[in-house]
Order: sequence, then C-alpha cells, then structure tokens
Amino acid sequence: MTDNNIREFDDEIPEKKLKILEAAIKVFSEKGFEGSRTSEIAKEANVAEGTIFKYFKTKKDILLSLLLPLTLKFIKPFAMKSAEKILNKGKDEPVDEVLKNLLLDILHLVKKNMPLVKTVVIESLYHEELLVPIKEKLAPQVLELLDGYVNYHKEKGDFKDYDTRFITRTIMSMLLGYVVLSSAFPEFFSLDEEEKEIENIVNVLINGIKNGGV
Amino acid sequence: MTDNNIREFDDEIPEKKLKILEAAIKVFSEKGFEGSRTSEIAKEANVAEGTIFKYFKTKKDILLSLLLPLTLKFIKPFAMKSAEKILNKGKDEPVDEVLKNLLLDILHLVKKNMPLVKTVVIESLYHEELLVPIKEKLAPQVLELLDGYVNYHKEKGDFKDYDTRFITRTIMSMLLGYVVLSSAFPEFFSLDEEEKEIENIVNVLINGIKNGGV
DNA sequence: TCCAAAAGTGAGTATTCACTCACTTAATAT
DNA sequence: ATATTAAGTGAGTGAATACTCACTTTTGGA
Repeated sequence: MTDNNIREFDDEIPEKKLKILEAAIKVFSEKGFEGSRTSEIAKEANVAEGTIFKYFKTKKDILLSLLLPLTLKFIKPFAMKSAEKILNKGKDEPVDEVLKNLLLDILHLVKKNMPLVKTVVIESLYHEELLVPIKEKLAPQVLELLDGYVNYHKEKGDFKDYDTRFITRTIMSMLLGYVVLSSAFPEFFSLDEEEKEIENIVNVLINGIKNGGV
Repeated sequence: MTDNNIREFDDEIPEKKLKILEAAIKVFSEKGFEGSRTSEIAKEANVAEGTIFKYFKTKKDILLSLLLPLTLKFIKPFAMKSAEKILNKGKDEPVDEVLKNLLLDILHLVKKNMPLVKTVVIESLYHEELLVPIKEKLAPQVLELLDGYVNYHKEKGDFKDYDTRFITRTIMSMLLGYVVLSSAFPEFFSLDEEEKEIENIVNVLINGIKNGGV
C-alpha cells in the first residue's frame, strides 16, 4: 500500500506496533474480533506472536487501542477541515453544493478506512468499552457540526421547520444507508457513478422525489 | 414472552429445538456468533449441551439454519401482505400514506425481531454462506415489491425521473439509517414519537427539506 | 404392561488458542 | 570494544470449548 492512513498521523508509534495494528484491523474486519486469532495477526504483521503481547496486554487491548487513533488523529482533522468548509465559505454557497461536498468527503474518508470503520462499528455493538467513547467523543463532534449548518439555514428560512436534529439525522441516515447498502450489495452500484449517486441523494434530500413543477 | 415470532410459523419443529434456536438468537445477538458459547446457549435453553448436537451438527449449523426460517416463514407472509397493500389497494391511495404504512410495517417487523435481524445481518458480513441466501432470496423479494410500486408512480408522472432502483434504494436507505441510528443511539429518539418520525421521513422523501412555497 | 425406538443427558476428550517466559538479537551509550 | 538496556522471538502451558458417546429417561404402539 502506498498511502496508509494510520501512518499519516502516528509517526511516533514504533514500526512493529503499527504493523500489528494494521494487521489486526485487516484480520478483525475479515473475521470479526472473536473470530480473529492472535497467531493470524502475527503472521499478517510478519512478527512473532510474542511481540504482540509486548505492545498489547491482551487481545482486547488491541481492539480498544484502535479507537483513540480513530477519534483523535483521524476524525478530528477531518471534522475541522469540514467545519471550516461548511461554516465559513460554505454558508453562502448553494446548499446542494455544500452538502454534496460534505457527504463526498465523509464517504471517501469512510471508504478509505472501511476495515477500521467496519470493525469499530460492529464491535461497538458487543463491547461497551468501545461504544462509550464513540457516543462521548465521536458522535457529538459530527452532530454539532451538522446541527450548526442546518440551524443556519433554518434561521435563514431555507429549510422547512423540522426539528434541527431530525434533519441532521436524516442527512446521516441517507449517507449511512448508502454506505451500508453499497458495501453489502456492491453489484447494485456502479463505482464510477458514486458522485452522481451522492448528487442524487442530496437532490432528494432537498427537493424530494415528488414531481412538482420542475 | 407471550408472543414469540418463530413459534408462530414453525409448529412442526420440536419444542426443544425451538428453545435452542431462541436461546441461540438471544446469545448470538448479545455476544456475536464467535463470542457465543454452546454451553451458554444450552443453559439459556434449559437443555443439556449434548442436546444441541442432537439437533445441530455443529455450532455453525445453528447459525445457518437461522436463515431459512427467517426468509421462508417470516419474510414471505409479510412481503405478500405488503405487496397486496401496496400494489392493489395502495395504488390509488395517497403516496405518503402508503409509504408511511409500509415503512411502519417493516419497522415493526424488524424491531419485533431485532436480535434475529441483528445476528443475520452482522454474521452475513463474515460468513458467505449466510450472505448468498440473503442476496438470492431475501433482497429480490423486497426490491421487486418496491420497484413495482415506484415504477407505477413514475409512469403516472407522480415521481421525478430518477432511476427506479435509485428511488427504491433511497427509501431503503432512509429506513435502514433510522433503524441503525435509533438502535445504536436510542437516547436521541423518543419511543413514543416513532410514528411521527416515520411520517417526517416520508415527507422529506417526497418533498425534501427545502422551503419552497408550502 | 412391556418393549423398542426416540429423545435427552452430561462427563469426558481432543483441540485450539491467548498468553508467558526464558532466551536471542539489536541498539545505544561509554 | 564492551556493557547495558530494549526489542523481538517462539516453544511451551493451562484454560477454555466444541463436540462425542455411553448411558438414562421418555414416548407410544401392541
């Protein structure tokens, strides 16, 4: 792999530990946490099994140390970049342009890190220790960002008078639905039309599917 | 539990086997397939561990025999009932009423069977043997049903000229997003407003969020 | 009432796996 | 060069667990 995402942020982490983390993400995403063997992770990382336990107290410790890099080093800069785009420049650009770009940004971030995202999302359904940081650190960041944008346009009268949080949820829902469906059933989606698909999703979000005077 | 869903359909399956299936669904949904112990399933089912292996060749066999009851005995009657509602009576009722009722029906079906759905969905990400039947049996049923309805209204000129499958996907996406978000973050949703939420979702789907001449 | 077949049991087993530890190799300082 | 520390190794271990099987209990037909 020429560009790797964890490496971009964690320069100070020792090489072998990185290798192990990368291998763990790969194996976890393919087999699930409980279905993964430390032996396989070691093999995948080109490391002795014992080395894993020099860096991680237990297998579960590998899983739990996945989330900090995710939240702090990988979501935060993205959120800041997006916040700037949306809240400053974006405020007076057309809504559909801004939303399209935002969703495309999120989508690319998620796709680029699919194994990590898949693992964190799924395992958080079984391990409280993972779910709590997501709820406390990750979700609020994204929600506040979107809420702010939605509120701005609600106050300007651009949006209907739905509850702000409802609109935010709907935006997230539509993207989430697309991500899940397109990963689970890739044969229903053509890869080269991803941008068109997001464009359509944003159009539906803004104008609906009803044929009225357009 | 007074009403149980598997039992409604599988009268001929022996009592103990049912108990084991129910217990397995419960344990699988809480711990994941690999994280579940046959000993725990046995305990939950009030059955000796050996009994499990009288009915199921292996632990994996429990998982795989979950899908047939799901597809054949649990989705099919629902799909038929919905098909009738949508394709006959529903064709000339207001679109928002029909969609709202359909989504509420699906939602209730999913919620009533959440542990089973959760297990099947998640484990199908790790076990091809589960994903294939979903793709071949379950998905086409739902897709055809919705496609038919969408096409009818597209031809009548009620809907904009998006690709039929795109509209169908969008409807599924929005519901999927709601189900996932409301299960993962129940604190953002009030239970008694579920119907209102679905109503709003359908309204956004049809009219969008843009404030235009309403 | 009796008996054969079916259903159910749970202690036992072979295997798998997370983790340890005594050791080797590499790095760094003096 | 040498000593000291740190990093890495992998055979070994004990606990856990899916599955077996010899046995017991239940069922239902004659």
